Amino acid sequence: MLAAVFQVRGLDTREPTLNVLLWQRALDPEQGKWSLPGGQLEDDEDLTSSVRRQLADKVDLRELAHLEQLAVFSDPRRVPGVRTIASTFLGLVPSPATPALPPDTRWHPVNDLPAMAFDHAPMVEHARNRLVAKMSYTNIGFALAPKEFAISTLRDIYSAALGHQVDATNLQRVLERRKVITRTGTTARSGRSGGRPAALFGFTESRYRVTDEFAALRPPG
Amino acid sequence: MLAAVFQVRGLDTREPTLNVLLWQRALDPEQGKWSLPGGQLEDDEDLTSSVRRQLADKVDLRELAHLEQLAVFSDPRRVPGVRTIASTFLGLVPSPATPALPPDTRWHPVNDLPAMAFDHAPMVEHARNRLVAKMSYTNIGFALAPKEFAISTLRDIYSAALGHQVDATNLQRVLERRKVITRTGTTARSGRSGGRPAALFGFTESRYRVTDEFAALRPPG
DNA sequence: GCAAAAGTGTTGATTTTACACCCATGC
DNA sequence: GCATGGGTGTAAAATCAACACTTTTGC
Repeated sequence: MLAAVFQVRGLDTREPTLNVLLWQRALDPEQGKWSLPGGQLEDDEDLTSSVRRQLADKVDLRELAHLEQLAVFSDPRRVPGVRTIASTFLGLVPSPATPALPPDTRWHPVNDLPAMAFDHAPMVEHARNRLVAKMSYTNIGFALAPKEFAISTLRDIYSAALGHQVDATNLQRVLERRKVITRTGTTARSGRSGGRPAALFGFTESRYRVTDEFAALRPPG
Repeated sequence: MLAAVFQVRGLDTREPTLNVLLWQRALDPEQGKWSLPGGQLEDDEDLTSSVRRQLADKVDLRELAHLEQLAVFSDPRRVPGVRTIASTFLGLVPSPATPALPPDTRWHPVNDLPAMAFDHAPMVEHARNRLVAKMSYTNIGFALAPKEFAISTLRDIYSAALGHQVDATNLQRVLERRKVITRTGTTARSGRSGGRPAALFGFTESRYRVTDEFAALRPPG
């Protein structure tokens, strides 16, 4: 089991970026290269519990707001030595959280990955593609965003996750029409350089849900 | 490994139906109940090759036009006895094919399943949901349809797969705009009760492709 | 007042459903 | 001719991107 855990980092900078949690191998094979965190399945747990346990134990990460299965990588020669099958997962950590990490573990921007061990690079790519697709037709963004946020913050999160610019105006309208986000009634204070205070929003639900099921071919009526 | 293999059957009747290929257990546990076909992974094959091999060997099925991974079912108590993990697949067989099947193997309508063994019922459900979702935004229908077909036939296939009525007029327009189907130039003969002969179409590509990537939040430009 | 940031209004394009109407064939 | 099924036209609704304009704040 291996998990690609994503977080949008640098929301307070000019360039918020989608990052993935990686771990540097101390030993051969592939010493020095970067791996996805993971480990072996025990006899008395299912895959999801196992991934949560591994992430808590090995990289001290407990703030996962979303975790889902991706694909199984099963090429007989994907790693040297004994035949190993990897079941991969997508995990998401909300943005304000800054979990403490062990020294060999680090966040890396997904658009600038270091040398990756084995077949872990395509795994990250697969996870990113899944995330991008689901940002469009589900409420999965709840797992990357704070509890309360201004639309401009949400725009930064969506931009980083999707990898392209998103218009704040239209983002707000799309998500409000779909009832994905709700106005909380409170407003943020404006920054030191002025500007109108932003209304704050929250995700309506904090459980994964498909919001826009049919791109076409809807049922009649 | 287990595969939910679907085919639309009964296209020449009033009620074309989506069916799944099941196999009746001869021995305990769960004797007499119906199972998804599958088997064990060998050391020198990956999961996809293994599923194709099992289906060819055990139920003599070679006409799979599409095969993709679904989810891994890993509850430690999902089957009695030694702990077993099931990696599930979605397979699709095009409609005119009528593969010969062993005597303990049969097609069953997905809306009227018999008593299912173990956790195989939710597996079929998961596969069906995946199929329905992908019918909307990909060209996956190619794997259920004949090489050449009239729009009304395609409507029957889509209706059966999706589980609701589909308007032939609009189906044609949506799929033509997306360049999923192409007119072949030939026409069918009209039936014994008359009626205008139908123009025939074929799928433009016979490889899986996403045709409508963004429900919203498209990149700018 | 002025700059900065947030929020609203509006327009046009695209996509999609629903349904009325026309076309080609067998008997 | 007329029933039957195929095909086209069209209008109304929904969705969405783009961008100009207005509002509210700090200094």
